Amino acid sequence: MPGQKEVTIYDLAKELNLSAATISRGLKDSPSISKATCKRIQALAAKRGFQINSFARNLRQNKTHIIGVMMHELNTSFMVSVLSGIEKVLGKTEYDILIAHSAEQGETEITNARNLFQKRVDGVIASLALDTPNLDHFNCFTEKNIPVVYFDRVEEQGGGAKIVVDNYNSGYQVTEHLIKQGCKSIVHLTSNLARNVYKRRYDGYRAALSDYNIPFRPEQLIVCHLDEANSRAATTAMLKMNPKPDGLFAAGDFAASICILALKEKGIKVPEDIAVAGFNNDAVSTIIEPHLTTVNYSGFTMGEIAARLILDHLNGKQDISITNTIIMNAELIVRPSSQRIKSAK
Amino acid sequence: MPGQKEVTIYDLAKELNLSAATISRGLKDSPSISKATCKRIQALAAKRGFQINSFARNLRQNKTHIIGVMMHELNTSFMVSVLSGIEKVLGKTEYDILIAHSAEQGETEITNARNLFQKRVDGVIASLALDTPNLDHFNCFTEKNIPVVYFDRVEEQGGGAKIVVDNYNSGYQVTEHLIKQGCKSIVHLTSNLARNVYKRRYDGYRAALSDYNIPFRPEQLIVCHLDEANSRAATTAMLKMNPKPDGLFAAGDFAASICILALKEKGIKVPEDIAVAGFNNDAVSTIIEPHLTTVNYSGFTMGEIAARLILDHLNGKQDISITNTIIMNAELIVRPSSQRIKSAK
DNA sequence: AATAACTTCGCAACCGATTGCGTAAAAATT
DNA sequence: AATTTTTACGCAATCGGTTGCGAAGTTATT
Repeated sequence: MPGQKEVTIYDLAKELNLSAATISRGLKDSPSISKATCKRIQALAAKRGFQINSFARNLRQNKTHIIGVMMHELNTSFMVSVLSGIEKVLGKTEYDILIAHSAEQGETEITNARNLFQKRVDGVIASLALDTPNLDHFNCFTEKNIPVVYFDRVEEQGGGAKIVVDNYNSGYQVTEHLIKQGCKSIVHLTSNLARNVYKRRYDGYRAALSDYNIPFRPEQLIVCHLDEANSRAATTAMLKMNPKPDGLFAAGDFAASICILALKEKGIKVPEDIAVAGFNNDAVSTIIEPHLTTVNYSGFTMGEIAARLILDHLNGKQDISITNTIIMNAELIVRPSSQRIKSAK
Repeated sequence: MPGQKEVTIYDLAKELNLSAATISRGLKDSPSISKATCKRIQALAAKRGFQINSFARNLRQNKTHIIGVMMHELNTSFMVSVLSGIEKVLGKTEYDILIAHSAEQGETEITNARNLFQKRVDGVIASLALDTPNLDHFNCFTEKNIPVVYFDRVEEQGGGAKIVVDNYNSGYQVTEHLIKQGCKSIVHLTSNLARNVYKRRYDGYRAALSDYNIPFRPEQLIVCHLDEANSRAATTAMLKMNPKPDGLFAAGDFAASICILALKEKGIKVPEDIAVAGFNNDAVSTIIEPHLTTVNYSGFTMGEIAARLILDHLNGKQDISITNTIIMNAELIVRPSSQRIKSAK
């Protein structure tokens, strides 16, 4: 009942009167096997439905052909895009993908890292959880020369290759946009500034304020988990400020959306009283009313780049420690939540 | 540079003056090894940081210890919950999880099935894509007695174990709720009725209409992909109906949200003119205004059940072909999008 | 005390592909 | 025609656990 025996290279060898060694080499077009023999071998393999036993191969080669992908979350279209990009590149190779998601828990991320290490993955592509304190749990990989590529959520001063969007520039653009819409007092709602994505957006925000000679007051920076409760609390805090803010730059679309809801409940008009912008171009950004101004960037491309970096390293084409940081462009999408000045058509 | 050699059972054997066979048995508390020896073996293994080489084991045992998980999408919190449930159960076992997502493409699903089969997974947990025509691509598994558990999106007349929510009952409840809010002409916006989830919700809808003596007209059923464009088109179509609909039951929250937006743009009040309900309790359901009445069900539990079914089958505790369908309860969540009658507190 | 019945553990053959080294045959060189 | 080079392939060890079978050593039985 366990199904008929799988066909092995020995079966093929017997049928072709060749040795298993020749079959093994012939299957991968080894130069030491004649073209004609290779063809015969591959033809028979296809005919018999031969499927390599990856365990035997991996055991012998001491490689797993598995790339571990660590994600801080899975339920956003951005993250799924990244995954698709990785799959597109790795799908053409002999590498498999093992997904581990931390659900933003640093603890889980550490456990996941240990798991991937125990599974002896050949490489790692990782996006850090919100509260990951350091990169110690990746040391086991680097010590054994297992390549690690970080994307989106990275540790800037840490080692390893990194792929990020231009958070600084995007933060600057969002803020500049709000300023040009007439905002004079812009609150920035963000999360853990230890994370590069939030830190850089904040830096961009500060730079834009500075460039336009708009003073920044510490209370205008609100740092918290960007969930519903905190976003509502932030909104309440905002409304107590003096002078009253007239702009809000939230580092995530969900938080921005909740703020808009809360503002409207208080009778405050968006964008007339307060112009709002988010980040990420999530699905909610076109559900909330008014639709949300945000920043869009391609997860698919990011995934492709990450996968290619790992592959190039594994194939010896390029040592990953050379490449340090790749910065991708992002795009400001202006929607009604921040549009006070109707642009002349 | 490739890192120090991994410690093997042979290393442990040498150090303890035992044979590799004894180590292998001792590590798994084989009854043929004395308790004392087992303890010594396991202690040393821990001390030396021994990690089993799963390739060697899998090669010998002719098992992969991998469960393939096929998902029709990943970017919803429901799907991620299911994944978490599966991980919780399988995480305690020796089984690994290999995720394959089809992005609702039947073609991709077929490719994924082939891939998982080639990887020789020991079991499959699957949720079908929207346009999967049949279960032929799962035949390779059943023929080799590889267990397959379907969840959420299943093929009802197909074989294999299935776990679903009570779509019929939920559809009934949603519709009944709308009726009790005074709706007399309720449109049902849904997707491919070949999929059980949509078919059963529709059946429930029809049953409720019937039980309350509300006639159904074919035009009240709108079947399409539940994306933005189609949802908008459906809204337009709705507004041309005669008599005018006063209720909308959409089979998904995103579609319901888009419809609400479109209705409001036309100056139609929700819920006063048209009461709206969705399904799934997605994030958008509390962003849209008014917040969306919907149906919530636990993906986590569903994942746990699916994983346990597979495990029980693999451990020989329960043949999966015996268990046929498990139906989980779901919960109607009433929010303002459908509330016309303020319930007396 | 002799025999039976357990316990506890080792031997050695696997699982299926990979690969360094060696060799016979064919082709090229002189 | 003899020798060197090249081509094409086989031998056999190897990766690291697993497991049927058998053999000591212990304990129990009569």
